Order: sequence, then structure tokens, then C-alpha cells
Amino acid sequence: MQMLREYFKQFGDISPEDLDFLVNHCSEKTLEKGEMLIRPHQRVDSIYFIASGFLHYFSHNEFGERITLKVISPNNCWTIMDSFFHQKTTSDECTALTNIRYCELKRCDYIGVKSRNKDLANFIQTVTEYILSSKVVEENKKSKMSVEERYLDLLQSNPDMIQQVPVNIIASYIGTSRETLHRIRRKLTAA
Amino acid sequence: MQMLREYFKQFGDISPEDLDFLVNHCSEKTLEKGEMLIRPHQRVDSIYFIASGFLHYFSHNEFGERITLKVISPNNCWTIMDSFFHQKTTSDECTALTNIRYCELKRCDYIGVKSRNKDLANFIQTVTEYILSSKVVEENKKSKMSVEERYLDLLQSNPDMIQQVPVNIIASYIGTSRETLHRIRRKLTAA
DNA sequence: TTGTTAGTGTGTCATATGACACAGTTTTTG
DNA sequence: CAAAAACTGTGTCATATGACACACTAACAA
Repeated sequence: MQMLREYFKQFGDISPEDLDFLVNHCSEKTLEKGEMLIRPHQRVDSIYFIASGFLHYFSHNEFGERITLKVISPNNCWTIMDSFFHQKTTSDECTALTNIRYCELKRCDYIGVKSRNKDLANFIQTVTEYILSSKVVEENKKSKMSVEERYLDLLQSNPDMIQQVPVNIIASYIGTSRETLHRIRRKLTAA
Repeated sequence: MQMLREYFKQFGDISPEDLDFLVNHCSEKTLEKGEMLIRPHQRVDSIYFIASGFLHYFSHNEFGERITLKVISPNNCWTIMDSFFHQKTTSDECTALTNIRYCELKRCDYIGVKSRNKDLANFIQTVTEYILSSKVVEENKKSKMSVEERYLDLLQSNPDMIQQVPVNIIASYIGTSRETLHRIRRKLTAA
């Protein structure tokens, strides 16, 4: 829970009372490797903060193949926003690639927090703006890089993920096949 | 300006007074084809709403090649968020691919609007959430589609863009080369 | 412990793609 | 109007990639 406090503090000033109010509406939970956090056709009613472990967020294309949409790393907030904000069901899924510790904030509490007072409403707005902006920064960065550069970047910025997540999922995450990623690795160890 | 009103109304209820207040802080402007909206190393101090025309948002990679980050279509709000929210300079650029009509909301007015009253603050929060969620939906949709599917999708959802924007920019927008896009087109006309 | 499943390393091969090159057309500009 | 610049269509070619196949190892459940 301390981790969640630190996470929120990075977004700017917030009074201790407001921070307590916010954090007290989050509940700590765990997930075993292989368990599903979100199953197909459910409505997503919470925001999740990952304290440790890795999640696999994926969907399926026209012909039923798994498409990796994201690998979610620790110290991040995440949810399927379209489902959460607009109370729609999602056809996507999310499972635990490792054992997970996480915090959950339910929608009703999210709304409660926003309407508690002006400061807290502003704070949530700031967090939302921050997440929006980093999403775009991330996307733009990716589009400037080749597959190999993306791998090197990941290796440097998130070595834990490389070690704990299966190669085929890493591969699809950086936008290539298992085999091509293997070629890249071979080339790198050769050098 | 009517267009901007309609745009805002889609996000939910807003009182006529609040909508007036919001829209009155936006100013109408134009841009000639080829003009720059955002030059490298400037700070972006406004949010833009495109009423007509197409913008080219791009950056450069390690070796100076233009990388298309986005083609911005009419009836959308857009800005370089990282620069706007965090008052940083950007190294990216944005130019007019056609003549443009747009509305501008300066940062000080954005802040003014947010702090005018609770309803308006909530409204802006809703718009932000909406934009965030559609950004992710868009990205996920893209990652499920092949280059050819992306082209077909664009052809269907935004035929104006195909007609008014140069092929090489369309190509980089959907993530391929001018030549490959040409092959796709040839194949489609053959069929 | 043993059988089953998930994950990894690696080779072959057909092919889709990017790079280059150049001609023809349209648009811009002086 | 003439020259330059930007854009488009298209062919050739080397190569990076995905698909498939198979052996080997690790993880796991009965």
C-alpha cells in the first residue's frame, strides 16, 4: 500500500487526508500465475494498480488468434478504459503471467473520490491527464523504433519483464514473431 | 463554431451557459496549406479543434528521417499533450496538409474553464476520459489489423483523407512504405 | 515418479517488403 | 510562362520476416 501512496504522490501535491481517503478506498488482492483478472464478455468495474508481477492483456483477431495488446508491469495503474468509463462489456481478456499483488479501486469508489472535494477532483483530473499524455509519448516512441530497438529498450528499461515473461509474448508485445525475436537475440549474443 | 458546440455536446449534458463560456474562450483561425502549426522546439500552449482540413503531425528518428505520428482529421481535438500539460518544449512538428479551419483554446483559458464551476470541471474530466479511452481503443484496433486492413478501414471511414493527403504520408500513417501501399491499391483495383 | 503440457532453440523455405531507380504528371513559384 | 519542386506509378532486386517443422528442456499434475 505504501507503493500506491508513492505512486500517487508523483503526480503532484495532495493533502495527507485526501491521500488517505483515496488509498483507503483501494483494497489489496492477489492473483496466482495463470488466473484470469478479466474474462471475455465481462464488464470491467475497477481500476487496478499492479504492485508486483506481470499481466497479459490480449484480444483475438478475426480468426481467433491471440493478439497481445499489452504486458502490464508493476507500479502502473491499468484498466480497460472503454469498458470502465462507459460501462460496456469487453471482449478482451487479462491473465496473470506470474503471481500478482495488486490494489483494486471500484468504480463507485472512483466516483466517490472524485466528488469528495475540489482538490481531489483536480488531483484525479491531473492523474488522468498524466496517463493520457504518457500513453501518447509511449506510442510515439514506439513508432520511431525498429523491432530490434524496441527489444533493446525493453531490455534496458524493464529487464524483469524479459526474464519473467515467455518469449512468444515478449515477441508479440514488441510487434514480431517468436522466431524473429530469437534471431535478434542470437545476433546480440554473438556481438 | 457551431461544429465545436456539436462536438462538445456528444460528451454528455452541459448547460447552455457553460457551453457558451467554454466556446467563447475558443478563437477561430485558419492556416494555408504548407504552413506550420507547431514548429520544432516550441512549447505548445493550446488545444486545437480542427473544423476542416488535415494536419500532419510528425517527428524525426535518430537519422533525421520524417516519422509520421498522426494525420489529424476534421472534427477532432488535438494537441501535443506532453508539451501542453507539462509545459515542456517539443521536438515534434505539425504542418497543414491542406487549408485548415480550426479553433484554438489557450492553456490559460483551459485552466479558467476548468475552475469556473464544478459542472464544467466534471465535464472537462469526462472529455479527458473519453479521449483517453478512444486513444486506447484506436491503438488496440490498429494492432489487430494488417496494413491492408488498415488501408481498407481508412478508405471506408475516412475517404476524404485518402483523397486529400499524399500517398507517402498515408503510407507512413498506416505503417508501411509508399511502394507497398501502391501494391495494395493495384491489387484492389485488379479485383 | 511418470506422462503431459508449455516453453525454447534452431533450421529450411517461400514471400512480402523496403530500397533504389526512373519516367511521367501535377503543382508551385519566381 | 518557364523552371523547379512535389507527387505518382512502376519495375528490379536483395533481404528480413513469418510459417512450418522438430528436437530438447522445464514445469506441472495425476
